[in-house]
Amino acid sequence: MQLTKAEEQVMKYLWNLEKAYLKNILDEFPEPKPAATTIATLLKRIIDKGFIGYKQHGSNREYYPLVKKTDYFSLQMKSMIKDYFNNSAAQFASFFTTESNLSEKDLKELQKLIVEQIKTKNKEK
Amino acid sequence: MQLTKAEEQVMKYLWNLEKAYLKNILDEFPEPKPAATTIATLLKRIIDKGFIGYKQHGSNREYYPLVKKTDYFSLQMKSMIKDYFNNSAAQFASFFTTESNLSEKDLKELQKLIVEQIKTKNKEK
DNA sequence: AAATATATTCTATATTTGTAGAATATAATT
DNA sequence: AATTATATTCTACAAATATAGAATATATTT
Repeated sequence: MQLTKAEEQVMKYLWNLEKAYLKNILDEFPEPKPAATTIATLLKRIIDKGFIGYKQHGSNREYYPLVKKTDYFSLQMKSMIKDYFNNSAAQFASFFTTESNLSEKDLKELQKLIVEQIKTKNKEK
Repeated sequence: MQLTKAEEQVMKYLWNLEKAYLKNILDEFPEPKPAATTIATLLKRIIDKGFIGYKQHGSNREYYPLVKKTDYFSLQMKSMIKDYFNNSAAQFASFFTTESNLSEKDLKELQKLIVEQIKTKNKEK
């Protein structure tokens, strides 16, 4: 199941904090902060969706992500690549390199990474 | 302004069709198809948001996208890169190459594109 | 001309999402 | 022990979104 925008925002703060009590998450919000009960509601909904777990400490809970940020992001990417590039990662990559306005430095960095990736792939054989 | 999920689906069909009457879009939907009035409502909303234009033909309209698919996609990407990679396209690129499970063929293709991109950048100087 | 297919607008309802008050409970502080 | 800070759940409502019926209109086919 998908997270809504408001839920996603809470998730983002939690990913940064790694673990947090309600208060810690509330503190992350800029002014005007939402009501604490709003965050509580969102946390409950996210837990129901299986994205967050917690450890009970007295009456409070210490929340932590059950889904890694990169995994969540990866899913979103896959869904976008499916929708816009007909499931072809290569087609997406082409778009990305030509349209993303990466600097020459970025491009060279990326190139290096790719060379390493290819090497790794070859070792696997 | 952003499109909602339902609006986005209509947009996707229209991007594929390039231009279409309401009927053509309705035909794209798998069973069980939504009511024609549902599509009509969505089209009207998308027009209000400025993503679709049309040519009047008698009482009907021939719709066409005002925003290119790649432009829309590009915006979404930028927003995701901002959210998940702190606005660093390079950081994203790194993630992409290591986590996206591109095949060796894809990687080599991508590498070629990058080399060309770097060449282009150098010519600009 | 009547019937049919297509489309549009207006209006309306159900569902989902965003938000938070009230009531309640526990832990920490004074 | 009383107060305060923190948290949780239940409940509720407003806004946004998804969906489509009714009324209406035009174009096409019979």
